[in-house]
Amino acid sequence: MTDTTTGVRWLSDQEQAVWRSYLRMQGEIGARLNRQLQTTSELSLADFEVLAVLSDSDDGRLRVLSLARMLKWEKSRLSHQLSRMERRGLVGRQTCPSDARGSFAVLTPAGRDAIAAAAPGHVAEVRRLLFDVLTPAQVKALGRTCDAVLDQLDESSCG
Amino acid sequence: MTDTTTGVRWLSDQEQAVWRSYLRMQGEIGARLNRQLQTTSELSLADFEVLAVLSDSDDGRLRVLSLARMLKWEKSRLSHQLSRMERRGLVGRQTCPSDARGSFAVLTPAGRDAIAAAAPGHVAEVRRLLFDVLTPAQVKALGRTCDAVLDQLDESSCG
DNA sequence: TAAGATTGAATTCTCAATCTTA
DNA sequence: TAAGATTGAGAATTCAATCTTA
Repeated sequence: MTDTTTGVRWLSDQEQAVWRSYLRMQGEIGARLNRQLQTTSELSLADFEVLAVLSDSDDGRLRVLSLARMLKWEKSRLSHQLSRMERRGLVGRQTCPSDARGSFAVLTPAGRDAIAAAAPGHVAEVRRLLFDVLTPAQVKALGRTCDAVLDQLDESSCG
Repeated sequence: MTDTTTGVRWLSDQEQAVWRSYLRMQGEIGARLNRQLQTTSELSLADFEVLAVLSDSDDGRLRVLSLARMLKWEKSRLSHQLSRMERRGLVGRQTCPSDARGSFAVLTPAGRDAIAAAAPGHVAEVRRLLFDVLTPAQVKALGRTCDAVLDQLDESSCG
């Protein structure tokens, strides 16, 4: 397990198999959800994620930075994404009155319509690909696994 | 759970939470592994995955199509990726003697060196982000979860 | 000087079209 | 006509640089 000359703890066969399965699964789920969304609506998975978080906020409005943190996206990625979505009329931008450096991303009526229209098909696909395949216990375990990984990530970045 | 007017089986709160955690985890793991690789070697995660699969094959050589299937990548993505890697001297291409339509992707000595040099740091990062955070039972469960999802994916496409 | 955010250039990924051989 | 693979155009993502206000 540990290479005595290099000091590297290589992955066991089982870990390697799990890692490869994870990489494939992860790539395929993303690709399928993107395709499903793009063929049945005008949204990408990235569009959908942004709209979903905004929809969940009280007034469909969120500071760009907190949106970025919720999505765990780099700020430049989000900024480009918002520009593209703004061009398509899905979101708007507002300057922040209390801090003129900041800005809000705002859901437009068209953005609300778009996610409402896309949501049923998207949810069905998420179910089909993931939740319908797993037992409740597996779902619970997956959630705990993801949260454990995310906690570790937070520690190692924000301290 | 089921919306009686639309017939959509929405996600439960728990499922929704799991799904969001999964999306964040998945995005962050990919981003971190990419950054780690690119700062300590000249490879991206995509480069690494291609080199890893080729390294595992008997003679460092694989038909492009089977490589695509193992990675679960679209063939055009792989083709572009191989072109870029070929330009950098990491892989070569050979025409297939038995079927002139096909071609092989071949690991070059430079490709072998590159993955050998990058592997220890990459493995350490995979461990740090994922395996060291999880119990053996969680790792096992994650593997079964990924495999269950992948089986379903195979059925719904090739089946 | 740092924080919040945007921009531009370079890279990567996807879709559709194409090319060659079976 | 289909299978294996490549190509080009357009869209998305990243990194570094920039801009504005705190």
